[in-house]
Amino acid sequence: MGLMEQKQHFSVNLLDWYMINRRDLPWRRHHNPYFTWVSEIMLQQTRVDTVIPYFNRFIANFPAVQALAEAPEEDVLKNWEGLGYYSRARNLQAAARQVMELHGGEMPQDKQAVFALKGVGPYTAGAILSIAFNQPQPAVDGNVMRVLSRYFLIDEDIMKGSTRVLMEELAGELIPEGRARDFNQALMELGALVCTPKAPHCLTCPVMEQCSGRIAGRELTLPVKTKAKPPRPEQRLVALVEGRGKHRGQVLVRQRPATGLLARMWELPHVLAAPAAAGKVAGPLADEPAMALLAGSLWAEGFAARPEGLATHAEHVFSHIVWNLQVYKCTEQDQGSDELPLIAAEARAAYEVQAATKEMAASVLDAARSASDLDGEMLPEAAEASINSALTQTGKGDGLIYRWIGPKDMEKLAFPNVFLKLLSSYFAGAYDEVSE
DNA sequence: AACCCGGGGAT
DNA sequence: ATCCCAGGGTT
Repeated sequence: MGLMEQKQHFSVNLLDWYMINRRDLPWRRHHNPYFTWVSEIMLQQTRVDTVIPYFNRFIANFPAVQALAEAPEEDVLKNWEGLGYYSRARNLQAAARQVMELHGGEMPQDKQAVFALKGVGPYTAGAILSIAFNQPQPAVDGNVMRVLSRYFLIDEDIMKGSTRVLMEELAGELIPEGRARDFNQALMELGALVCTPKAPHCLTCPVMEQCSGRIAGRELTLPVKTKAKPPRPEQRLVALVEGRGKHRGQVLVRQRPATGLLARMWELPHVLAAPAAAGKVAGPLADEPAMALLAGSLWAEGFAARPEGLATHAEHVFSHIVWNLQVYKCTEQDQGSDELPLIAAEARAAYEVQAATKEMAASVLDAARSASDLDGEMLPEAAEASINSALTQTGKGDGLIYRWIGPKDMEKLAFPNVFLKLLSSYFAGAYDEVSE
């Protein structure tokens, strides 16, 4: 059996299988390029079952390109809340504005024009052109690479750019005349339902007879993929500041900067506890120095708050960082009162007198040495530099926007999931009692 | 080419 | 716990 026959067997049988087994998905009910586009962006790094409710709500709120282009960015982010990779949402809206200005509100059918849209790369461009317009363009993602690497027994590392190019050439050759729309979706459908990463269902696969990977017993060792680096851990101290006086019933939140991690998302104020020393993992910080550091950083941002005690722990996992969060319940203090607690006074001094920062660093370092796995071999200068960077990292000149919010305000502001859960728990009455 | 960017479901 | 996912942007 030659390669030509193997390719034909693949295309014919896969397409036949798809026409019987295709799932009924919301974005497959119409040939609407906007629906295809939105769904493909949402489906980047996110599973179908997760996307469906988000897609339906998004289309209900932004039914066409123009509605998306004209919406406040805040509303778009709120509709994306919980999906992750929030730059996808910002890029999608920026691209909607491109489509309005450059193409009169209609998705272009030219490959270069589609590729030029923000957030649209090689995969998404191919997906839009093939699914929306039935153009014979390959749409190669990790799923397609898994299927092709197994069926054709391709040992190339799929993390390499050159492999994606090779796969695109191959995928393009496999598209049956006039059937790009169904065939590309069939390829992805097979990867999602049959040719799965861990336990492929080879016995029910429509192309198993000529699958070189299965015949060679390699289905579990393909595709070849270099392992990603493990995420670096970060210990962070979070302030859950309970308002008093005119802020009674409210909590202090802030908006992140316009660029970088979680851009423009809202969050509870937090600060890096201590960067890990070289080759070390930053462990939890003892409560006393943690609360001093937190009070100090809040003071630097213009807020007088007294930490009351540890409320809870939380974890937030990114692809490259793990946030280990120590959440402290704090109480807003009246700035005019003589009853500013000692800890806030110390924090004030620390930030008004630069030299006092060293005391903070020393106390944090002492606590870290005794409470964690720091072994004392760390150079004092290096430790001090680390602590200083932690102290100056938050805010200070960044012009972060702070707000006091109640439960109703949660409806408008977009939070990463970890803060969404913490705030929901708080407003539901959790953390009413904390350890002093 | 290497790194940056979330979150959840499956195993 | 570990792995994976219907990737794209930036440097």
